[in-house]
Amino acid sequence: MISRRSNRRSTIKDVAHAAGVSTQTVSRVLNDRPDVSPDTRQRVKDIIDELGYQPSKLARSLIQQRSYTLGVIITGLRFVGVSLTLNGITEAAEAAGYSLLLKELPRFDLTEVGPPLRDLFARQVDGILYAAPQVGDNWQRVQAALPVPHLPLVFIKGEPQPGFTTISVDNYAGAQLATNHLLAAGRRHIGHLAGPQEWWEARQRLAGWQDSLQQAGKKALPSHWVAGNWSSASGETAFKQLLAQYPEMDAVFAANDQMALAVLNTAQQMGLAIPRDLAVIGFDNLAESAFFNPPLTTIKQDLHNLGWLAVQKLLAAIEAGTEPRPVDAILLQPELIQRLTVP
Amino acid sequence: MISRRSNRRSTIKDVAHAAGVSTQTVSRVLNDRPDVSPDTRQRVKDIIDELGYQPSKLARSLIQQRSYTLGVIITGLRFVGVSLTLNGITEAAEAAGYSLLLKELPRFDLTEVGPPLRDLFARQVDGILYAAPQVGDNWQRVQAALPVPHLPLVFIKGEPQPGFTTISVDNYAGAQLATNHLLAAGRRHIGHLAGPQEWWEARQRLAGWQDSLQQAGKKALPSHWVAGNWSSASGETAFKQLLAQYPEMDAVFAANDQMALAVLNTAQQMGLAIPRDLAVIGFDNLAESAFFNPPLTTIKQDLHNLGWLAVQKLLAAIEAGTEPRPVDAILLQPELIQRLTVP
DNA sequence: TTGAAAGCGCTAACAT
DNA sequence: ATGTTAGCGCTTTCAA
Repeated sequence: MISRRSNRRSTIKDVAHAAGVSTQTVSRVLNDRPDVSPDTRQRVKDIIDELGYQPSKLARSLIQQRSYTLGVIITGLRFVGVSLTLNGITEAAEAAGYSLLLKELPRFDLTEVGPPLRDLFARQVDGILYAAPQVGDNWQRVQAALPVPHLPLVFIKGEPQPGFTTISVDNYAGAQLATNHLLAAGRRHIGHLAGPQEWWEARQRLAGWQDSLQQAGKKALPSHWVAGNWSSASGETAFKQLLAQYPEMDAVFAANDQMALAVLNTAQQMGLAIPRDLAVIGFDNLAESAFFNPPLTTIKQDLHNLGWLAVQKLLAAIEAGTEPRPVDAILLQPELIQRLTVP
Repeated sequence: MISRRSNRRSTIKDVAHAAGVSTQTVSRVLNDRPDVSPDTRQRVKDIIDELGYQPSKLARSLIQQRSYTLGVIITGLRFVGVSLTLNGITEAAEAAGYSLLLKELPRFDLTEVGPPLRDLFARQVDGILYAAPQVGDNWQRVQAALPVPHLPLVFIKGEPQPGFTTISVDNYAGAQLATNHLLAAGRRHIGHLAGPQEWWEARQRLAGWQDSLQQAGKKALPSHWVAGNWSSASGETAFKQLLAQYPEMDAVFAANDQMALAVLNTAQQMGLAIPRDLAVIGFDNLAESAFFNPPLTTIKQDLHNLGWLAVQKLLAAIEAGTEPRPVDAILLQPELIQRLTVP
């Protein structure tokens, strides 16, 4: 009897030899081609099971010049939002029969995008999802570093780019949703706890807040907003500074839920009642935000769907091959979730 | 002049031809072999730059039977803890020059572990990190489904397995830390909001709570604990039930911070003062827990380090080759973080 | 110091 | 219905 599952992995030759056929015939069985006689097919299949044979996708990728692998470049996995997007990506890729090669950049502001990009290319991924948010000019650098001009690539979370599909949440509209809601609740002094301004998303949210105020005939002075770095810890510091330079403030729009959490905590510690003295609204709608104290009113963005859609778009670009590639600029609409931090 | 960066990716042959040498010589340059004359080397390097040539790692992996790729099987990316571990994994793998092939299982209780495992094997990963926690008999199924008996594999977050390296946080010790702290604070009726009991981790935490109580001469009755599913939403339901069946309860040890957050929220909504009427302690130490209201006392586990260490162990197993493989059962010690939910 | 030949594991194109 | 030949892009082995 043939030793089932030896230490060396078995190859198509082993199977062919054991079945007394050519490797070509084994290949035909593997790929479910019609032109194999029923009993040969069965005999080959039996041998395959017996040997525990798994065809090498490496070899197949090499000859077909198609790896059924997508590269994902991401950063900030320790933040919840990012992993939600990744979750949507894995789900969609899996469903389409693609595997994922994952690269996490060590820092948000990393300008050295060349190495991870080249490594993905060297491993012959069929396409790339650039899910590291647009910070500074990093997206331009990516485009400059592309080893082949028309490698299928989708950018996630940033502004439209000529020649590439981009997909983002409409941060500007979300910020307007938030600000208008505060305005409608009768608040007159609405401050903004912004994200780091090198981030496109953070700048969009700031702009939405500013424009909403201006459209309501109110001023959005530089002293009415302070930037944090998305973390709760930075939110605490920034909020204290904001309150100091804008004492009449009666509402805060925080650029994410983590910073909003810090506002809740810090304000209450200072004796401010929420929402009576200070209304608060966040951005993200984390699963936990409904359990904050009080439950947080926020802007919901569907990050999971963002990742899922990005994969669909990338696959479409891959299928298109050398045809003029479909380019798109998708903007997902966020949604207001009303809870108790706004009266 | 040679067209820099054409649409087709250039190969070693293109370089060889353009440089007027054999592919062998190009290969030697690529691998920094000494036996190439300085000016040949320079000429080849120039051509490589000019063509934007990137050697195919697919082809190299095929011939070397070594892909410098690790497979990662994970689940529950939408929970914070998991992505922290993944963060540690990407960091360590990147530093060691390995790439990561990521598979997320659709459900925790998935019994069908064969397909993802086989796919990783088919892509010739050098080793596998099984980071989907031990639920039911899933780890046994993994071992049974291994296509090759001695594929290097490290299990993350579960109990020691003969023949494999495992690495986990000491959940039992952590639960004792929590319970003893509550006991030391003078609480006499300590309930437990447990995790789902199919999870090894959840059972360990339950056992630690039980044993601590018994060692203190107290009873841990079945009515003194209720299981949730790790989410805040489940925590709310479970806490209400727990309070109903254990009304004299004056302290809760929650199996994770998300459920602890729900306890904070629900209890205060019911008019209970924390920690006066009810002391609360969590497990995880999320970055946000310090900003809960009140700030949460909890047991800190270093999930990032867990992932990082798992990679080191896996690489050691890979390096060992056919030598008797080093097997280890690592248990990381958690730590008590004192904040305000325990007096 | 360089090159020619062989082959990693598979499939495409052509035979028969 | 099956086999033969060639080749994907690279490295190994051997020869010069």
